[in-house]
Amino acid sequence: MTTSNFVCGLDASLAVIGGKWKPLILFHLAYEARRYGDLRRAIGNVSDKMLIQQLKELEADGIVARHDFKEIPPRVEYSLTSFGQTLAEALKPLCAWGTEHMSAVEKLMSRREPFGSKKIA
Amino acid sequence: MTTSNFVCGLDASLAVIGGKWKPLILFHLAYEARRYGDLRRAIGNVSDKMLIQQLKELEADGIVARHDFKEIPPRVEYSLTSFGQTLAEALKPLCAWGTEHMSAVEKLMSRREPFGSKKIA
DNA sequence: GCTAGTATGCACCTTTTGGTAAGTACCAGG
DNA sequence: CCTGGTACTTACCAAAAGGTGCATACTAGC
Repeated sequence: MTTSNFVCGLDASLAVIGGKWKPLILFHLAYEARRYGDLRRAIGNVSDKMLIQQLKELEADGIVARHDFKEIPPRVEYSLTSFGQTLAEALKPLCAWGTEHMSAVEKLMSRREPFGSKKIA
Repeated sequence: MTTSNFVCGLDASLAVIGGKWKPLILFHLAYEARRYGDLRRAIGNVSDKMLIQQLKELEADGIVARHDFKEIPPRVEYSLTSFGQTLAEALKPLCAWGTEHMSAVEKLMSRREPFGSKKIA
C-alpha cells in the first residue's frame, strides 16, 4: 500500500539508502568521482544489473551525478551531488557506530541464519 | 551465501535497523519503555506477526530489552538497552536529515512507483 | 458457554528484491 | 574475424521480506 508518508525522518533516509549496494556506492563515491567499471571493481562482487540499477535510483534521488563523456569507448563518471554530500555527512555517525560494533553485529547476523534450521523434521 | 563481512560500518548498521518497522520501533522506544499493545497502537498499521518478529530480532541484536511481568493477562514491556541507546544516538543525524528532506524524499519515492496509494475501487 | 483482550505462534501466500546469463553498440589489437 | 573491454539493457528466476488470518493460554464480563 506504500503509504508514502514517513512518521520519522529515519524512514525517509532509509528509503534512500535502503538498497543492498547503496551504502557501498556512497562509501566509494564519498572520496571522489569514479568511473563505472572502476566502481564495480571496487565493490567487487556486484553484478552489472544491480550496480546500474542502484546507481540509477541514487541518480533519480539526486544523490549521485552521472557524467557521460560521450566517448567511444564509453566513459561515464559517477560522483556525489551536493545533496548526496549532505546525506553522506548525516551518515557518518551511523557508519562510525557500525564500524565500532562491527564484530558484534557480524556475530549477530551469522546467528540469525546459520543454515536451514526451520525445515520440517 | 552472503558473507557476513561488512566493508564499511554502514552495512553493519543497516543490517540491524534494516527491517520495515525497526526504525519506527526505535523511534517509539527512544522516549520510554512501552507495552506491546501500546507500541502496536502507536505504530498503527502493523500486524502482530511483523511487530513481534521485528521486536524479537531487535531483542536478539541486543537493541531492545523485553520485560515480561509474568502476569495474567500477559503484560510485557519493551525498552531500549544501553547498546540500543548508542545506536539511537548514532541515528539522530540521519533522522534529522530525513526530517529535513522528508518532503523531497516523499516525492522521489512516489515517482519510483507511479501507483501511488492503492485504493479499493 | 460465548466473546473480548492480553502477547505471541504458526501456516500459507504475495510482493519485493536480488541474482544470473545473455545481448547491445562500438572500437582496438591480434 | 574473433576476442576483449567499455557501459548498459533485458528476460527470466530464486530467495527473502512482508502480510493475512487463525490458534493458543488465561481471565473477566455478559
